[in-house]
Amino acid sequence: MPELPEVNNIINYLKNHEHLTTKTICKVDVLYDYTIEGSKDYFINALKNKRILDITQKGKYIIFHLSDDLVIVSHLRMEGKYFVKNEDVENTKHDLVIFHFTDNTKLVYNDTRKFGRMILLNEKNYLSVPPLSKVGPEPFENISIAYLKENYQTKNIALKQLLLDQSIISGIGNIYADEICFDTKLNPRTPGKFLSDDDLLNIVSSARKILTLAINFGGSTIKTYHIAEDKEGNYQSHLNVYNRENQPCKRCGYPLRKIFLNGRGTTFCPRCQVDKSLPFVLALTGPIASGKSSVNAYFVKQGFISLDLDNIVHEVYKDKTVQKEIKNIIPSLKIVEGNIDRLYLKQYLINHKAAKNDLENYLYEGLYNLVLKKLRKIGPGKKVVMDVPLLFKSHLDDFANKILLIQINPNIQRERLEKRSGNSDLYLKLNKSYFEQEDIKKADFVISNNSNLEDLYKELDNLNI
DNA sequence: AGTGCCGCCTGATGGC
DNA sequence: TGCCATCAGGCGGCAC
Repeated sequence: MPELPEVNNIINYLKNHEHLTTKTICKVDVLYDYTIEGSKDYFINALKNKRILDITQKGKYIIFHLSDDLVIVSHLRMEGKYFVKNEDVENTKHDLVIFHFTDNTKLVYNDTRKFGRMILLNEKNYLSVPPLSKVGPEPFENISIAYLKENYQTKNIALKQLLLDQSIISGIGNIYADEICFDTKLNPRTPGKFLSDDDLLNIVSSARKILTLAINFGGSTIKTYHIAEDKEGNYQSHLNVYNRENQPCKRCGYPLRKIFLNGRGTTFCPRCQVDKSLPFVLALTGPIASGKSSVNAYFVKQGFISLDLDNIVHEVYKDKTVQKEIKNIIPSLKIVEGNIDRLYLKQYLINHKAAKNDLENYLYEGLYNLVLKKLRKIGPGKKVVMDVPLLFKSHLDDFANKILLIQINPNIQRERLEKRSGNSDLYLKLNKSYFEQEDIKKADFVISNNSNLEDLYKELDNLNI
């Protein structure tokens, strides 16, 4: 839907190209009642013979200023559009409100999803009554650091959600919120209270910069937004993150991630957008018997806190809601003394591929949230090392500041497994998909652990992490 | 009070 | 091919 830059372009077009501010309304047709807030009859009758004097903007709202102190406050929501047409052009399917003018033209409000709303108010008080009374300053207005601190640093909710809150700063929607987070190198999940004063000032200057650029490029046309019927915006090709899931970050090359924050799709770079509520995280990954636990021990000696993923996985399985969900998928599963029969589960999943996929995704999600919770509890300023076999599949690389990948010669791996368990074939089969070749380039450091512990530690000394 | 989730609508897209 | 689920530039209201 239109955000501030798109609304700005629409208003410009209606004023300067369609010359709407020279026109007088003679009749209004309301074809979908819910579009009009308040009395539909009042809306229709009061607008007769009113002249459009000016069109202005507040955040994402369009304000038509009319003669006799009337104003129409209009919000396009997701799909609203205004077109000016000649009277002889027939209405189309989603034309909801038609303003007929005395010069044989009409302003058509078209809205496929019917979310848009408009209300007729008075020039004298329209800013002090809803909906505009609840709308905060645009990024371009004077915003004091005290105002930002009060509205961001006292909140435990995600930066992304704060940026979308129109009562704090208006005009920023889902596209530009993601772009601002990228530009300021802040993870959209960061709770407001972890943002520094500098972060807050950066957010405002970044918002000004990005929205100005977007205005100058005519806004972003992703699907349906058009300045006019045959005129698209051009900023979409300049977007750094929005609509670029899995594509390489333009700053560091790491594949961009898409998650959902409060029900809104959110795309960001997990490596160069820092979550300030979290400690520095070094993630270790590599195949079975590659020596991850030795490397883990090395970093614990260096003062890192070790996050034991095995334990956390057990915790996920012990969670009552998780168990309930698993039991929904597999009713025959037994839960003994609060513990899931994981051997039965494993065997069941070998024969039920679809269930395996669903369950894995569900468990990864649980693991992801629990790890986030644990890292938040440790908090910023600390250093954490975590050994994650399925780092990329579980998306736990979202939390990693640095990734250390350990490689091993397959023959030596087999030897070590034989010594450990006496059955290397089974383990190799079970752990086949720990990571893909293409994941190697996601790592910051790659080491080979084909020799002894002394050589391994020497190699780690040289990394200077 | 602060937060999370659902409903409002239609159409495009992708998986089976 | 169709059928079904999911997703989309937003926001208000409701329940805890």
